[in-house]
Amino acid sequence: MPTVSSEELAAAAGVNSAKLRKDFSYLGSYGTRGVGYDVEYLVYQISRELGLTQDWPVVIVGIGNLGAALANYGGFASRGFRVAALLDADTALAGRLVAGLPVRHIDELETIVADNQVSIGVIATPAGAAQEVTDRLVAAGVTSILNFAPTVLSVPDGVDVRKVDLSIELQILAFHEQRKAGDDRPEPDGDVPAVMPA
Amino acid sequence: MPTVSSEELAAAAGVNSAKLRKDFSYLGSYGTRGVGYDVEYLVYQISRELGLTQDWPVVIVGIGNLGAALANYGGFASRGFRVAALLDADTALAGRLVAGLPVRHIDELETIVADNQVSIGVIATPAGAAQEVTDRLVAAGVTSILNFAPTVLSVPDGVDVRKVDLSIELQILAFHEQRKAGDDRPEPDGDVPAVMPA
DNA sequence: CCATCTTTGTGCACGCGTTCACAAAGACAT
DNA sequence: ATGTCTTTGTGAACGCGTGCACAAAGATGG
Repeated sequence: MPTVSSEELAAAAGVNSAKLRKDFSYLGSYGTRGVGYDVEYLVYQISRELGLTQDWPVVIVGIGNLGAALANYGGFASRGFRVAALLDADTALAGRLVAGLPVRHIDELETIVADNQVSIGVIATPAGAAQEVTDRLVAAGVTSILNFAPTVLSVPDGVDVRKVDLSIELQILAFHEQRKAGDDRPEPDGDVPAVMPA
Repeated sequence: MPTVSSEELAAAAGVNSAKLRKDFSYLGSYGTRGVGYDVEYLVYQISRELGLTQDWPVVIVGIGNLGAALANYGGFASRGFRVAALLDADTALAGRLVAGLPVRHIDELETIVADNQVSIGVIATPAGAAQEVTDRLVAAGVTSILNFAPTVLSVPDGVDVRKVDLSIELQILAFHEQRKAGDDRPEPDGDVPAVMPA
């Protein structure tokens, strides 16, 4: 039975082993004293806790470059996500295959969400269309939305929205880059604050 | 002179006004007691501190769907990022226009990085090509890398890497979704831990 | 010029999460 | 069995960030 100790895992992850053990303890007592954690069992328990063992049907709305990239993204299937449908307002796209799936018209949204019990929607439309799509998704029964469009969406209580801004990470890199350069020459007028993104 | 108080800003951002004032104070004393913060001046100071006022030339490597989506992403230009070049290993793509820029061959990487003093590279290649591209970028002088490929990159000290996993946000939504559903029926065997992603 | 009012900037206290440190548990050898 | 050794699980201490509360600063009006 292959096992790992909290010490090994902590070293690999670069965190404190006590914290790791305490975190695991919230999921239950899955370790064996003097031995460590059974790898296979631990993986299963964490997967289950994170919802990776469930099947999550999702719809992707807006099949431009980003939508197509998401549809092709390999990481989805392995984490329990199943693309139930690709939707776009452009009728010219309808029927075209993207990542092996036919693009369907946005008007099929309601039917598809209902038939597949979709609770998660991904928005990869232009900013202008995002709110309308959101409203339709919510009305159709979707309760979680991942928004790639550069707009703040308003949703009723009980609906979760997460906004992904592809440039934020770039901005964090630029911030650090500025710091690297700035270590040589002093700042133009004064203060170098102690704050910084993680 | 249009001004804004820490109280107003805090309410809009949904945070504590004291924390906001303390955060601002790290950048210097830009407020006026009894009045608030001069909006224009505050915006400028924060922009400068974040590096938004600088020009950041970047190269995007791997012009598939994701690379193309990034090249078209509007949020870049407004934050000081300038796409110096689009690179791909596929010679068939060479010369094709994406977001108004011609795709150039990966072998031009070294020249382009040197000529434009590029310090930030974006990797949107398949996982298999990511490490090699990274090595070439680093050798050419790039010191910050934004990695969209599903691989962990190894880089020498002094080089920053940020990895973007497009499915992580989806996973967080699924986690909360699971919780919503789980509030009704009890968990299969026991413990509902108190931990959760933000 | 003084009084009053508003809002900043910050010392201080509180609370929460991280880390330390160790008792308890189990494996394994003798 | 008994002892030794390893590693977990967790109570307690510590440290850091958040929020409170107020003095200082400046605006504004009489």
